[in-house]
Formats: sequence, C-alpha cells, structure tokens
Amino acid sequence: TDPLVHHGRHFGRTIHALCNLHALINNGIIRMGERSEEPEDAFTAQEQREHKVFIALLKSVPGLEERIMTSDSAEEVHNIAALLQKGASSARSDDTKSLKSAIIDWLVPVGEPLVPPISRNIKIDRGFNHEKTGALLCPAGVDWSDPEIKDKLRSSELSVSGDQWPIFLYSSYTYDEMDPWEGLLRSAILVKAFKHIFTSPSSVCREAKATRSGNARIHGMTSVTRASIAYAATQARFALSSSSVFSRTDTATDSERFYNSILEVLEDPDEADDVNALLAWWNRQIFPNYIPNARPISKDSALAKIKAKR
DNA sequence: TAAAGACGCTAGTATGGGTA
DNA sequence: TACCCATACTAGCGTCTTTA
Repeated sequence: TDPLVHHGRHFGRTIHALCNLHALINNGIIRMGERSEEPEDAFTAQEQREHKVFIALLKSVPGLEERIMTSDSAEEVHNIAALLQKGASSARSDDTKSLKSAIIDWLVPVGEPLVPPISRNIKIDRGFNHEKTGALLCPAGVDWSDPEIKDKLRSSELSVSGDQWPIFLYSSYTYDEMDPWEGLLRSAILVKAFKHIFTSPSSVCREAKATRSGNARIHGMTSVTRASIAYAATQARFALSSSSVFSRTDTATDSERFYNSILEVLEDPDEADDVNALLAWWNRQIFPNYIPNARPISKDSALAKIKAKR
C-alpha cells in the first residue's frame, strides 16, 4: 500500500473528513502558484478555510509539498489526491462499521438490559424508532418526552437538519439554554466514540488490553484536534441513527452539514476561550500525559532558566 | 456505469498456558 | 527458563453491493 493511503486515513480522521481531496489539492496549488500575490481578502471565507486545510495536509504528510510542487503532470497530482482520498474514505468506512455494533453497548449501564433490544447488524430499529437512541438524537431544546414531538420525529414530519445538534453532544444529556457551552461536546458517549476510534475499542470501557497500537499511536497523535472531535461526533451520530448508508450528501442524516457546523464553531475566533478550555478537557480525557506546547528543553534555554533563578 | 460505502477476511502483534 | 501454540485484539485490504 502506498504510504499516502496511510496518511489519508489520519488526515480524514483528524484534519478534515468530508472534503474533496482533488479540489483541495488543485485549489491549493493554484493558491500557492498563480494566485500567491493576491491579498488575503481577495479570497472568500470558504476559500480561506479550505487553504488552511490544505496547509495542514502538507504539514501532516512528510514530503508531500515537494512531491506536489515538483510533479510534472496533472495526472500525478490526481493520483496523489486519489490515494489520500482512498485512505480517508476507507478509514471512515472502517470506523462506521466498527462503531455500528460497539455503540449498542454504551446505551445503558453495563449489566443493564436494553429494552427493547437493538440489533447489532441492522439499523432499522435505531434512530427515532427506539426510545434510547431517539432520546439521544433528539435535538437540544426539543422535548423528547412529548409524545406529539416523538411522533413527528418518527414520521419525519419534524425533520432534523445537520446544524440542529442532538442532545447526546451535551454532558449528562442536558442542554442549558442560558449557557449553550455548558457541557457541550463533553458527553460520555462522545468520549467513548472518540476512544473507540483513536485509542482502540478496548480502551473504552476498561483498561486497554489491545495487543496492537491504536490509531493515535500509529499516527503519532498526542493531542486531540478540533476536526477529530467533530469526526467522532459525526460517527457517533450516524451510528445512533437508523440510516444504513453513510453519505455526505444524504438529506436524512445531513452528516456533512453536521460535521461542518461543529467545525465552524470550534474554529470561530469569537469562541476561542471556550474552545481552548474544551480542547484542554479533551486532552486530559484522552491523553492524560499530554503537555500543551511541550518541547524538549534545549541546553541553552535550560541554562537561561538557571541563570534567571539566580 | 463509475463512485461510494459496507462488510468479510487477513495479517500483525501481544499474551497466556502448556510442555520439555 | 525457553519455546511453541492457541487465542484475543486490532487495522486495513479486497470485493461485493448499492446508489446517483
């Protein structure tokens, strides 16, 4: 397997899961080439966001920038994009498959039976068709205990778009209208989904007994990224839903809008304080030994510190 | 009909038990 | 103690199915 497929897997999980790699790379090349002299404000907000993802891609794949910039044919660039896309798609598909069954075990406390039971392989009895998954997927601020609401959600008379966030994103599954950040993206089921994907399925409920490295270790991941949280949330939401096919353009699950809406908030400069607190919280949950901005102390800086103390 | 997605299967790795 | 083998666990590849 080409290493680019391997890097594509990690790119999809941690930088951007639902983008078109061909367009991303082609636009990135143009931006770095013929449009490099143009001022920042000549680009739309969407173009600026896309370019940030492109830069993150170049940073995450060693030698990619040189490979792209020295490629002498569009076909080669197309091939690079195809390999990265293949990696991102197959990782997404593998995670979907894996979470499909695992998430059933997280709906009720260990030892407690799920009533009625949910099939591990067929999704038709999930989503709003089941009391438990329905309650978790019910949009924040909407009362799942209201029978009329429940019926409307089940019959799709009340449709839920991707930017209406489900209650399972909130800690203790409660939403505070006065403080929308309260518990946001800190729920137990979301942390479990994240661990399942990034640190190994067996690390979710017990001391990890995996004999192989999890994805985080394989890819040298030492801290969570905004996109990795959005990715775990999107995967969990899809696993809870009754949809059997993950499609970014699917109007029923609206996964792409959901993913982008989370990313948008997490990348909003106005929300920086809350987001930084959230990332620190996540790093404590997932990577307890993680030290923000840690870097080896050089001999010179160590000497400088000693001198400063004196 | 091509692309996207689901799923069966395989390979890699660690662990624990049995045996010499 | 060292070796072998069965087993558990996981990532990812290959193929089949579905969809637009």
